[in-house]
Amino acid sequence: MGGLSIGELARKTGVHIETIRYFEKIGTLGAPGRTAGGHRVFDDGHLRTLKFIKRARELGFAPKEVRTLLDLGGPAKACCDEVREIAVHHLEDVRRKIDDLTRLERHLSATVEQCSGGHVPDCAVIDMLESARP
Amino acid sequence: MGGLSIGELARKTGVHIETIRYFEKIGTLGAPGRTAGGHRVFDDGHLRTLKFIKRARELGFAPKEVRTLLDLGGPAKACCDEVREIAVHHLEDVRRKIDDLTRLERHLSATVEQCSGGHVPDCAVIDMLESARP
DNA sequence: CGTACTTCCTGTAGTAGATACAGGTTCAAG
DNA sequence: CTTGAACCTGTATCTACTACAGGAAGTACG
Repeated sequence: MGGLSIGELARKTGVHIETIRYFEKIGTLGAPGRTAGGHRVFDDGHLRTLKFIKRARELGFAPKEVRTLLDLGGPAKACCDEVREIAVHHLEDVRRKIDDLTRLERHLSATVEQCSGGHVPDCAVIDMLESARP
Repeated sequence: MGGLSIGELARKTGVHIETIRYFEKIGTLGAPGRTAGGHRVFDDGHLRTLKFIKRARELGFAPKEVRTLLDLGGPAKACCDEVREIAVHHLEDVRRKIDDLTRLERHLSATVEQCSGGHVPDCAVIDMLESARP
């Protein structure tokens, strides 16, 4: 049924062809089937895994964490404990990042507003970056 | 007066010695003076610039953006307009990231809580990552 | 002044995580 | 059965660092 060429997989996931081959090479994505002529044939499992990888990366999981998650979620479902540890660790990271970014957002938007006033005292953005940490 | 060795500069900024030399090589940080024997001697300007770079990177500005900011904030102060553009662009990025991370935070904390319940239906974290985007 | 010890020098190589390209093969449509 | 798109492997390039080797410079102490 749904055999996918690498190009189709790339289009469906938004992941570059070269990156898909790279993921295969380093073992992040399992080796697909092949046609008689050697072209890769992916199945729905590959599609799901690749979407998983992409999503996890977008959400800020490090490549190594993604690989671990894939291993843990894989056939040998040792699962929960280790997965939970990674997730908790990542959750702490995420909270820290949200805090930092929220501070930055306030700072940046205030600064940009000043800048747009038009009179340009010097450059609020540069000043902001030069000043000590909040 | 306050001439700094590369080691002192590294200690004061928390930037690795090798990274400082790297920044010099690629032009991000201006070339410092030298002793008769060839050791680098940095001044307060270098210290300020390096702190600026570090802070901007911590705040999520991309290396290229940092270089541009340095150029714009530098001797030729074309400044504001372009700086503002970068800052606004970055602000949009930051807001998007905050949104994404907030969603993730909710999702992740709910998931982890479920997981710690003990009964382990399958693995909530993995399920979460496999599900479609929120 | 000499010796010992730390710090610094250059240059090269390695790392992760992709991304790009060269040169050739396979597939699919007309 | 030809032609053009898509795909193949393998190697090279990229960014942003980090690490190391082998040697020279700086400094503190007696």
